[in-house]
Amino acid sequence: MLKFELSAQDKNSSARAGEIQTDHGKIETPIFMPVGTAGAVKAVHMPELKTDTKAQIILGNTYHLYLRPGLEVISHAGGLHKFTSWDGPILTDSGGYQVYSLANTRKLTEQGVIFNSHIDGSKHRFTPEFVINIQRKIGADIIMAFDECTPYPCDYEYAKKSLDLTHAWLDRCLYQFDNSGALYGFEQSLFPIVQGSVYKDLRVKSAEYIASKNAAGNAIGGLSVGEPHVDMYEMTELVCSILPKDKPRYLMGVGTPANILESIALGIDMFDCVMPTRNARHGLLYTSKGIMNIKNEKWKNDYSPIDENGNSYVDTQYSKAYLRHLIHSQEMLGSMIASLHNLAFYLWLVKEARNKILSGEFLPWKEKMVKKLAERL
RNA sequence: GUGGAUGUAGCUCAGUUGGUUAGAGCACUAGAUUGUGGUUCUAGGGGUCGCCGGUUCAAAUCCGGUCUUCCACC
Repeated sequence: MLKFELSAQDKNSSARAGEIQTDHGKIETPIFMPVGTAGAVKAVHMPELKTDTKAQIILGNTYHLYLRPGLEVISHAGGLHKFTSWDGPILTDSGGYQVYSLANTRKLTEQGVIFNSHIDGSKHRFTPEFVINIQRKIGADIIMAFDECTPYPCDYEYAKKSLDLTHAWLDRCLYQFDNSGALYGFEQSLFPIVQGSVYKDLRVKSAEYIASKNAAGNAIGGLSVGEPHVDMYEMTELVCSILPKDKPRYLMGVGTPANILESIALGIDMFDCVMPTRNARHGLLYTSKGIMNIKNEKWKNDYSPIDENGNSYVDTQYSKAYLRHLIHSQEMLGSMIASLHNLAFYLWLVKEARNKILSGEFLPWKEKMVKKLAERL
């Protein structure tokens, strides 16, 4: 089981700085985890991830990896770390979200989910037990419980019923986890997931239930699915007040740079989101001065560096006009440069947040930063 | 030279029993995207319908002329 140590607790907010120790290395929190769905952070080489973006942990996805290349390939390779050559910590999402967002036809029962692959339409069944078995074979350091991510909006009755299902599935995940072992000689930790849509009583009930399991870390799911930001923050704050302080808290799928800073202030330690990489591929860059759509015509003849204050080498190596051209031409290099930039920015942002928490200056810095991040360049 | 075809948005093309401010796809200009299907969606700008003339209440559409491009034949 991974170890979490709190290094500092902010006096003016619930923000905290900590360290997670895994068998594949240390993670300094708060942390952003680049998403590498199918065993690759799109458009970014592993060495660049480590040395240039300063990623400390990346995500993989159970649903995608199970469908392709399949468990046989990954287990023969000796697990996802060896298969991908990423030797740092990995977290795998359980596939609960993908079943909700991707699979064409899905049938939810108490037993599990039957769905059709988005790749070839073939029929598959995920149960909590099976999903744990898959994640044992993939071999990530942190694995996630199989949950149902409720959509938004979601009526109270459905959310309540769904929550009961997610809790029942959690118990089965925990049982399977406790009665199976890691396959590749290093430990794995299972994170349960709080659900409950935007209903306070359901979130409280779920957070208390999840807290009682005394897991290595805890996650909050079912947010950032279209609900207003105030709801997202309210639920996050509420759940954080209940989840144990001495365990890392992971807010799944969040978010924009501002979302991340606000959630850090509420007590979140871990984040993942497709925004920095997906939006990079479409030319949306995040910088310390605001958001920049590099495709905009106004950059056509701007030969200044992409981001003169950026901390990635691509920021000064290439000009705005060149990157605009690459993205317009759909050159792969454009995706690569923009992805490196955005990831480096996200990881700089959480690192800076950590530094400010450690030095006791977090809150005023956050307020100033959130304003800047909303600017449009 | 003769015969046939062609010309409508930046590109490829729809659009005739003549009938409001002429359309589509792509491109372009913007916006969206939150546990990634290298995705998808939304909005916008842009055309004296080759040119000149005629018929008509009304012409991208019918008629005459002219030019462009292409094909075939001589």
